[in-house]
Amino acid sequence: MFDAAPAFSPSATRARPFSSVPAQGRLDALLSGPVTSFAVGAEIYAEGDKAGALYQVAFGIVRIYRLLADGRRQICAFQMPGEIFGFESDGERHFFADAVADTGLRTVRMASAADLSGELLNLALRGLSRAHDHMLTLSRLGACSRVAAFLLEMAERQESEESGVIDLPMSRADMADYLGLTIETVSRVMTKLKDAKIIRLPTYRHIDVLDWDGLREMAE
Amino acid sequence: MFDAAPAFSPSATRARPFSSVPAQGRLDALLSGPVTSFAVGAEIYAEGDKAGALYQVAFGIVRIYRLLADGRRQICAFQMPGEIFGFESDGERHFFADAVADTGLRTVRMASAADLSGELLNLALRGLSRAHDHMLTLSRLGACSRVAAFLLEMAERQESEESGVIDLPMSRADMADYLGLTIETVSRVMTKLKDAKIIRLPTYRHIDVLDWDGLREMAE
DNA sequence: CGACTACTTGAAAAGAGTCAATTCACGTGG
DNA sequence: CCACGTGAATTGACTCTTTTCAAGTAGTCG
Repeated sequence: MFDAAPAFSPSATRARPFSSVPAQGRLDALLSGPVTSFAVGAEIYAEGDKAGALYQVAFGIVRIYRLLADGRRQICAFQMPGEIFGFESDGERHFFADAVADTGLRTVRMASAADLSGELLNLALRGLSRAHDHMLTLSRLGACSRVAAFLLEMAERQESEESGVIDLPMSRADMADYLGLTIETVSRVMTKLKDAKIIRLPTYRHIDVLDWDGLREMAE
Repeated sequence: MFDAAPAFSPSATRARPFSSVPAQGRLDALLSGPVTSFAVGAEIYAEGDKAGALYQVAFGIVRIYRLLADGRRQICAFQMPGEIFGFESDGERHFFADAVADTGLRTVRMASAADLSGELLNLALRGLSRAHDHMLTLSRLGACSRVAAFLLEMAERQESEESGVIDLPMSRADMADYLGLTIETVSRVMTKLKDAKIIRLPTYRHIDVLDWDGLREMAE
């Protein structure tokens, strides 16, 4: 039931893959249903909603976030194709979820999930592990490291190492709210990476990585 | 793990597990065994260890943390009496755990936990929820708010509102590593709270709260 | 009492945030 | 096909917070 993960040395801490969720036996069977579409910006659920379902991303990308009273936003996670989200510890949503790009989702009703606690536990523990990684990033890394780590994370999730191209499906504002920075700071770091010849920016949303080692160094 | 910071926790009670079994029912039964003692600073487990057991704090306090290559430390959680910790997604420890004060722990071997995924899922989801709260604190709050929120969290876990006294079982360094600050900054905020007549500091480890509302305001 | 460690305080420096002004990319309509 | 308008991204100047480095003070334990 427990699957293997890469060895966990302190230095490898933030290099951990954000790999898509592995095959989950019975869960997968329940997730083979129809795909519901969401347009850019469409809300999937909101804080306070009754939690009725789990979702698996078929295509597109979803942001999971919370809001502070004054409007500040913390994006807890981006969900990419194959990944499952929507667990709650009680029957209520504690987050907002909406589509960053045009997105398709498969659904499992909670009722069907009653006897899947083994599979769900595994998913929850992985989520916990990621949350802790992200906590480390937010609390202990400078702006450059955060952005570089984010780019590496996206690269890994897209298997970009070969092509050298990273696709950014989200805006600078989304990046900033995920990394706990302002859009200006994110932008400045991007420019800095560009000036250092570590990346090129053919468009705002496409990155050519020229120097992976340089990027990795930056992420410390 | 610990209770969510009040500032970010709209719903106080999160008692609804996916499973129909009352939370921790069978777990409690398994946790009634003998108590193992750990002296101040004693290691409970280390990153890379084989994950063999869950623990429940009988008395004392435990810190769960990770280290970066350069020695920077992030304390993910303080575990207080009654709380259960030690889940891993893959059979290996990804954190360090050691005793902040003299501590007693009860143990459940993983083998006995095989059929407890319902209870464990609930615990894991609570942990996830707290991790997200902490993420928000780390990424979006200033130094004063972080310290104030921490004091309120400790107060809540100790039910200090009546007595007005908060006991800090950990050093400034532990607080700093939990809050993503330096010990100097933590110290300065404590002094500031003292000067603002919000708290008194009879000793380094004991706080008299003079103005709860002031403290709550401080926490943003 | 003395030595050790934890904590506090101060001054200077670094880092990120804020506010404001451009610049850029892209879709719309002429 | 090009001009224009809109929203996103970048850039610049300045401010504010937190860190860093360097003393100094206060509890604690032998």
